[in-house]
Amino acid sequence: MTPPKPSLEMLRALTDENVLRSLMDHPRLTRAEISARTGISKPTISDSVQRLARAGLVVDTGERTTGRGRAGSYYSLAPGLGAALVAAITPRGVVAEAVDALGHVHGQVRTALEADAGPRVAADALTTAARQLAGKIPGRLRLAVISAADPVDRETGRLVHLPDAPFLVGDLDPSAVLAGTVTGPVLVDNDVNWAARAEHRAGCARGVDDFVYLHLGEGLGCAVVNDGVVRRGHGGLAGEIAHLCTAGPDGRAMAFTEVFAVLGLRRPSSTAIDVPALTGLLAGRGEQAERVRSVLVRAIGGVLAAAVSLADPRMVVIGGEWGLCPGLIPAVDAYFSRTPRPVPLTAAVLSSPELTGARARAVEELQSLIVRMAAPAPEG
Amino acid sequence: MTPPKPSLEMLRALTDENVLRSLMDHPRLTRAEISARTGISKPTISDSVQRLARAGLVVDTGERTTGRGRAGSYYSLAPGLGAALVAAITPRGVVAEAVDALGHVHGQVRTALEADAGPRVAADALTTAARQLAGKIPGRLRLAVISAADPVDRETGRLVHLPDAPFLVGDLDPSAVLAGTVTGPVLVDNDVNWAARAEHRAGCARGVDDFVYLHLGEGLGCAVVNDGVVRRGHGGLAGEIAHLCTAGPDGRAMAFTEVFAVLGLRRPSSTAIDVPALTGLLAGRGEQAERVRSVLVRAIGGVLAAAVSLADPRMVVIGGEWGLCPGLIPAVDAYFSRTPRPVPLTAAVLSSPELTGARARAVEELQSLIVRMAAPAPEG
DNA sequence: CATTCTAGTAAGGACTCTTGCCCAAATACG
DNA sequence: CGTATTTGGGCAAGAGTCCTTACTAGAATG
Repeated sequence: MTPPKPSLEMLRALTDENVLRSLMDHPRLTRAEISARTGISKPTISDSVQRLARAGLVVDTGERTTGRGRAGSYYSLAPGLGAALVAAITPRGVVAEAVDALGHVHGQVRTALEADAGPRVAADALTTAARQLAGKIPGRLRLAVISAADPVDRETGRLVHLPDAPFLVGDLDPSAVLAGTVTGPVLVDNDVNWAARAEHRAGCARGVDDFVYLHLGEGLGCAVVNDGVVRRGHGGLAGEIAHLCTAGPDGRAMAFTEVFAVLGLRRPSSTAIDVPALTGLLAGRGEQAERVRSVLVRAIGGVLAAAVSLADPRMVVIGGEWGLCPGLIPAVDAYFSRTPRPVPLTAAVLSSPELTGARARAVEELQSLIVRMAAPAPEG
Repeated sequence: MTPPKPSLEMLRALTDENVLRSLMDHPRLTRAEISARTGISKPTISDSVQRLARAGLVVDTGERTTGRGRAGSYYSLAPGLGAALVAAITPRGVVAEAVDALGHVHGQVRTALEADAGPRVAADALTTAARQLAGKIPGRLRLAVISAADPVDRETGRLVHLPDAPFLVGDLDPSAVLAGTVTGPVLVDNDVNWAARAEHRAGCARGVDDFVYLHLGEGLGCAVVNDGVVRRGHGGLAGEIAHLCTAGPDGRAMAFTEVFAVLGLRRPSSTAIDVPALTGLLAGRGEQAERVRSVLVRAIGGVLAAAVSLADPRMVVIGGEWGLCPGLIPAVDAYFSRTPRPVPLTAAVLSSPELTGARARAVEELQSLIVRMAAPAPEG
């Protein structure tokens, strides 16, 4: 609506951004290389590098080009610009890393958690890991990107408990937990959403800007990617499909999660799905197994019908502990391809996609933070 | 990822854009007013106005300021910059307008169509209306924005027929139909999507960036607004909910459109809903009416459960011929507020929202087209 | 050692935006 | 009616950014 006000300062900031982004794509470059890469003239690049070096964002590495011609100085991003914390929290444990603006991982800490250890223990594991990582890197932890195996409130970043859905990690506020260790923003999202982003970047949905990722594990979730971005909805609860109305046994309409309750596939006195029992059934051969399979296929079909109706994806990606059980995807595909609006189904291909997705975002976020550091504060 | 290359030309283009946008918000302004409004200095504005006047985009109106001080010259957008065609096509008729870059409507043409007139007749009505409007405006019709009462293919802009869903207007390719009369792009979308955009701009969902608009009329449709934008999905068919799996009579799972077939509420030998019969039943008092109402409420509830699960809206807007029947929304609300994830329901408030929505988009698009005319072609 | 090739620098020019000042023109007021 | 006030507009000077061209420095090649 209102275009930005033109100013010479803006041009300079743009030049600096070009230089910084080049050095984020390539760890070390001479000024001539930056010039060639950006299309900006050599003198202008020299100016910018000088400015950025004075500001401490860029350093002369001391290395020189070899080969014909005069030796050029390699520049790179200053070490000490800091790193981002990436962490994935599940009821089984916490995995944490530190990544720098180049995308290099500087260390990984894995902490296993006992079953039903609870959110306090998870929080402690997270802070400990963050402190350890903070010691390993030259600068500070400037931001954190967290993947959690529970629904996440979009405003606050807290994990939330939805009725009749499992609360796997439990009541946790990563932003508060990390307040002392991480200086900047803490971004939190659902593991399924991160997984979908990872598959979109480099997995089976690469370049597909509209797809749906269905996660079938202890919890039931899905990510909706529309116009290339995971859509989280007002509260961040888009894709929480436990209560989606679908077809249960005998063609009765019921909530998705209900189907598992009726089939006796929930963990005792819990709303989480009994994955071992379910995989056992999916592998079984008896009449009973056959019946359960067909009920599940129809129930999943109902969920997919909803996803197709509301999101019109180009494809559906299926992941999760039991979603990848052999035979399940073909069975669902066979059923779904006979419905009025079939859509291709694919199996998720990445391992630990939630960490991959969160890591990519952490790098992006850290990079844009550094770019903003170069520009003087936009008035105040 | 790759920031734009800085250049002085870019600054100038930005200044010009500031000037043009100012004159799009306010029909006439002096250079001093533009300067004050944009925060750009007077000499710079004078330069830009001179440039734009030479290019024929801006003209001195000849009017002068009155009041204290020296009289200033009022400038405005040049007439003859052209207009955009806005049209809404339904099986009942075609409504077409021409709007200019200031949002002024330059004429309206309404053509009634006989029932089942078919797409050829609608196409003729559209071209005739476009030709008439083209004669009434100073410049050319530079683009068109079309609302159609059928699903629209996102790639081609053609109306498409989905299985078991009514095809109200019928096979029509607005882009081809208008090729002779409109010089620029032809944007086509579903009437429900345009209505949702209108309610988002200025209706009951103003400022709500995540909501779902449920249209209950002859056809069943819905629009999903996420992060402030209507999400159309890969093929433009997001929101086509005829086959969404929901609860029918006796709690049986079935497609949404099936429910109406079972209840005998479809028009004879058609997949369109019999709206008169339905409104009659909704107003009725007998036991039969009661039963139908409760079935409908549950069926709609199932659809809303899907929308809430997948899109997490802040609110649900209900519109359409029978969606606004007295008593329906409260009944659905009473049912839905007892489900695990209730969301506020509201009635749509705008009249002919599809035209309003399309008009707003036409103005935006025409404005950005004019802005692009000011900038020299980005290399070629 | 001369040649060739490349990185970096210096000078000059073109362009844009801003500040400050002055002028022109119209109203307000004595 | 004449003067003060107020506002739009134009001009000049200055600072800043980027680009082109030409030149220098330095390293490998022959």
